[in-house]
Amino acid sequence: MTETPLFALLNEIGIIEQLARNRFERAQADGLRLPQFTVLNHLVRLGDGRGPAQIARAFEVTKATMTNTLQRLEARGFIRLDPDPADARAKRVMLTQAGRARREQAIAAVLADLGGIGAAMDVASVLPALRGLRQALDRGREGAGKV
Amino acid sequence: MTETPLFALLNEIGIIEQLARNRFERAQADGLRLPQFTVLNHLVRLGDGRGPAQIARAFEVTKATMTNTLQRLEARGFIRLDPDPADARAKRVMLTQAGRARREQAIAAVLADLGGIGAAMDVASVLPALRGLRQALDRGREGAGKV
DNA sequence: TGTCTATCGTTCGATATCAAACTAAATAGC
DNA sequence: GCTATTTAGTTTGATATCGAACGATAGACA
Repeated sequence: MTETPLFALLNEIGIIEQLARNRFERAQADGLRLPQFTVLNHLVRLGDGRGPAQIARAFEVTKATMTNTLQRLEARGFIRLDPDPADARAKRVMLTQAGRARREQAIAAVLADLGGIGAAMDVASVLPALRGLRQALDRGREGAGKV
Repeated sequence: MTETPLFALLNEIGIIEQLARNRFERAQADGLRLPQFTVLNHLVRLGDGRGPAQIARAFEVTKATMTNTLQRLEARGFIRLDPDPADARAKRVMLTQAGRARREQAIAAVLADLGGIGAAMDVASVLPALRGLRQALDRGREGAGKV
């Protein structure tokens, strides 16, 4: 019964995710990927100084995935990974000036590409339902809370 | 302006996609991945005998991606890749009995995991808006129609 | 104090995806 | 018919993601 309304919805969501990701990444000149941008954006909005594990939890991604993304951001000069003076296991993810500037540039590029789309649809009417769906998927997630 | 309603929506969609994919794949015993399942499902619903390029177009994925997925499905014995007698460049993707059975099993597994979620939300109220969003993203897509 | 457990971050191997480049075959245009 | 373009499928190299296993450190608790 993959014609179930829920499956139709999840199918639509999968395609939208794929299209939106491709549009974003094609709009970036230097190959900055969506995950790299989302981490930069996170650091600007919530502040830097947190550790990879905490950021991984925020994105519901494994620590291994975050290690990978952070290493690429560091190689590009967009973040630094400082040792945490209070915990010898931990690191502190610090945004650089270049990282902050690159995030601004990425936003400008994606707005130039997608800016007109939001106006055409009533986003506010679907967002609550999707938040409910996210929470339902999150509940009962095996290993929830563990990363 | 990443707090824009559209970006909030796309962010939510990205997280839902990730959660749903993980739930699906964890529910499968033998490591069958979501893309492999979606191709099996496509073959059951629309019939086999089409070529990789056409299937790639249906999923808005590159031919290279489809080559990869089809090779894995063939290695698992779930499809055959027959030559197309009418076109020496082309192949015909044929579903095997094992593939058909595996698709049924995958659906049973995912329904056992996610079956209760659909009932709790009003899917019909959000689906039209998302279809509109998908079409908006699809329009003006660079290289639209080319794969 | 000493041990057991939890957490932090990394590495490894697998799968998915894309773009780009390639070969082979079909089609269009002249 | 011949050539130029398009289409079918593959290969390669890059990034993202997961699970599993790992070493190192922190915290719990006896």
